[in-house]
Order: sequence, then C-alpha cells, then structure tokens
Amino acid sequence: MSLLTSSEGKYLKAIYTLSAAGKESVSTNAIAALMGTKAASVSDMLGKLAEKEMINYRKYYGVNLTEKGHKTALAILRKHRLWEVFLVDKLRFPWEDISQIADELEQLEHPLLIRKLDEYLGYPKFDPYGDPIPDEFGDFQTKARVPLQDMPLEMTAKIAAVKDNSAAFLRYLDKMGIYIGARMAVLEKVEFDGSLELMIDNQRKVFVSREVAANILVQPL
Amino acid sequence: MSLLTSSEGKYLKAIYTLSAAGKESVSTNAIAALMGTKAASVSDMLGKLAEKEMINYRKYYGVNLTEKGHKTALAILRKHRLWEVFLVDKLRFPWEDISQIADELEQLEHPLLIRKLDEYLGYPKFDPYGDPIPDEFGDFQTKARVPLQDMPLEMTAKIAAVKDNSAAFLRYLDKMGIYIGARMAVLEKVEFDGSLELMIDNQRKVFVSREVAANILVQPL
DNA sequence: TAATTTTTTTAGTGTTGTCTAAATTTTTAT
DNA sequence: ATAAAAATTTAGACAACACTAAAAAAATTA
Repeated sequence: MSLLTSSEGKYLKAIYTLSAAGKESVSTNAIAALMGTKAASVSDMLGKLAEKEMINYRKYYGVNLTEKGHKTALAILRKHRLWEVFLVDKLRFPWEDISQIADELEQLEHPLLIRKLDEYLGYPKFDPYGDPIPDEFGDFQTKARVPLQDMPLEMTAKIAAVKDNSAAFLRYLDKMGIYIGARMAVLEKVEFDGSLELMIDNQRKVFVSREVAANILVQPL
Repeated sequence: MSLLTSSEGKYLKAIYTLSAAGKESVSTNAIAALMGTKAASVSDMLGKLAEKEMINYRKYYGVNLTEKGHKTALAILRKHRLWEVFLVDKLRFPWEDISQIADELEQLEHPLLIRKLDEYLGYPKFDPYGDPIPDEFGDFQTKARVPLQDMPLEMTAKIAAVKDNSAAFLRYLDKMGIYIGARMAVLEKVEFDGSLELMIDNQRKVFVSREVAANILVQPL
C-alpha cells in the first residue's frame, strides 16, 4: 500500500521546494500559491500525506517532511531533473519549455525506466538549470555556490544555477548569452543601483540589473 | 472543451484496435475485455465519447469511430509507437516491457514533444513489433504482409510483425532468435500438426508450432 | 415463438482531487 | 488586551472514473 498518487507526488515536491528555500515549516498558503490550487485543497491533501507518514502536520502550524517524505521527494526530483536533461540534451528543447513537460514525466512509475534513462544520459549530476540530480540513494553533490552579487571583482567563476525558472527570465538569459556553465567575472559593480558589468567567456561584456544578479548563482573556480 | 482525458484516450485506442481487427462495430464487452474493466464502466465512457463526437454510438449495438475519433486514435497510436521505439532503440529495454510504459507515455500532451521525439529517433516508420507508425497526418505505410503459414516453401521474406504482444510470446521469440527484420524462409511444412521448419538469417534452423506461426506476419522480399 | 441466456445499460456507491462558502484559529494592529 | 485581519480548516458540492447489483434489451435455443 501507500504508493503515492501523482497528485500527492506533486504536493510532496512542492513542500520539498519550499522547505529547501529555508523555512522551518511550510504554510498551507505557500503550497497553494506555488501549485496554483486553493488553500482548502491543500488542507485536504495534507491530511492524506500525514496519513501516509510523508509529513509532520500540526494543524494551523504548517508542515515538515518526514524522513520518508524527504526520500520520496528526492526520488521525484531525481526523475524530474533527469527528464529535463533528456529534453534539453537529446530532444534539443529550449530550457524554458522543459519544466512543464518534466512535471508530467516525473510521475511515471516504473522501476527500470529511470535507471535506464540515467545510464543513457551518462549519469548527469546537474540538470539544465544547474540544480543537482540526486542519485538512487538521494545523495547529491552541492558545490559551493554564491549569489552573483557577492562575487568580488575580477574573480573567475562559472554560472552554476538560476533561482528563477520562469520562461521570461530564461529567455532573457538566452538573449544575453548567459548560460549554465559559462565562465564569467564581475568587472564592475555600480553602487547606485546594484547593477553589474560582467565579462562572459572572456569575450563579451554584458550589464545585468540587481534583480537579475539576485537570481543567478555562481561557483568560484 | 473537448480535449480528451487520458482515460478517454485509452478507450479510443482500444476501439481503434478492435475496429482494425476487422469488425464492423465494436461491442461493449470486447472493449471491457481488452481494457480489463467492466462493461458498466465502458457504457459510461461510451456516452462521454459519443458526446465528444469521437464515436457513433447506438445503444445495444456497439460503436464505430467517427472521422474525428479515428484521427485522434491515430495520433495516440503514433505517440505510443514512437515511445516504444525510444524505449527499445535508445534505452535498450527488452521489447516485452515496453507496451506498459508506452501506455503511460502516450498520454502526454505537448505540441512539440512528439515532433522532437520523432526527429530524434530519425523518423522511424515501424515500431519494435513491426507495426507502422502514423505520421502527423495519420498516414502510414502498410507493406504487403502475409501470415507465416501462408508462405510458399523456400521463398525469402522478412519477419515483419507479431500479432501477439504478450511477454510470454515475445520472450519465446527472443529465445528462438526470431526478431523483427530477420530474414527467413520456410524449409518444410509438417502436414500433421501444421508446424514449420524455418531457416533464419540463412544460418539457423528452427521449428515453430502452428500456434506460433499464426502470430507472425512476414513481408516477402 | 416462447423461454432462457447473454449482453448492455441504468442506478446507486466509492475514491480522488478539486472547488466555494462558512467556521475556526492564529496573527496583527490599535 | 481586544478588535480586526489574515490564514487555515471544515463542510458540502461536483466531476471523472471505476465498481456492484439490478433492470432492460437482444440473441440464442428448444
């Protein structure tokens, strides 16, 4: 018993995402907002997930993932991110399209499918957004990453990940030639508005606003 | 508005399969048997599909696909068979495992996904079972195929398709070294029990029973 | 053709997951 | 500290999809 329905899986992933974003406990409204449902629906579902011992649920005070829920969420995240790699590396999808498709693919339940996919993709460790892909045991690599604004001048780093996965943001990055894995250094910080001048791939200079910089993580080399 | 749920899609595919198998109109019980549901559930669903103008439904007298239903079924079949090719050619699944997984993958609805998949797979025309893959317009190639029993002695042919997709049958074929695309000729027909001696790939002789032969289609060369 | 069997449909129920509206609890502000 | 506001839960409804049991229609057979 107790295998998850695909809807339960989506909730679990949402709770994981919100937990990872720092908060001790995750609120009903935050989940509803992230998932585009109503608070009442979330309350219902929290009851079911608590029943299945996926979350610790104290009414009116939000939820935490249990150990079991955490592992399950990581398994779903693993599937999601592997499919994202497939869509970008193999099918050549633009990265702004892939989240939605991967949301459906991640719910597929077949013991061998993900193992074979992982093998086929060459055991990737990061998805196209730069987020780490958990292995079968839920372990993943997290290399030190810092927000772009915190980089000292001139230090070389690699674009490691983006915080905002919205299509608008990703298209903007594409247009500016900013992509995961690109080498960069901060040439100048403008005091006045927090904007930055960057050198990308030792070739191109680009300006980015404080808002954009806040959504980019880099990994010092 | 008229887009299909994934359950409706499965019914449509089942009706298509049964229609293709010859019958003028498809009975409620036949659908229930193929899908592993009960006749009452089928009746419910037929009402919905008739509502959406996918089928012509005369109560108590079975159903036919409308033009719209036929096109929709072919689109689903196209997805199913492309995913099967992916699973076998790319992920290296044994062919007896793929139907079930493709049943879930075929329900994914994304305008670009199938086009990109098709391109990535190199626009295959047949799935791993030898069944033709409809193109975007629902057209597909059907080369002349004959049941293995009807082949004259000594004539060379290619194994083109199997009628029975059960895991047991497919495993048997694997064991005997009989695969889609293999060259073969009938060396001898045994009057007594209808069994055949085959030459496969000009190398190996194998015996197959009448029952097995009845489930293999070949394409004369 | 009349009776029996088979097939199909209808009626009523359960489950999952959503919603709105109302009730309740917690948080915030005066 | 108490009143107002915000967040959360409960209650009741609905849609999709399955089921069982019973009714109805069609097919079979004697």
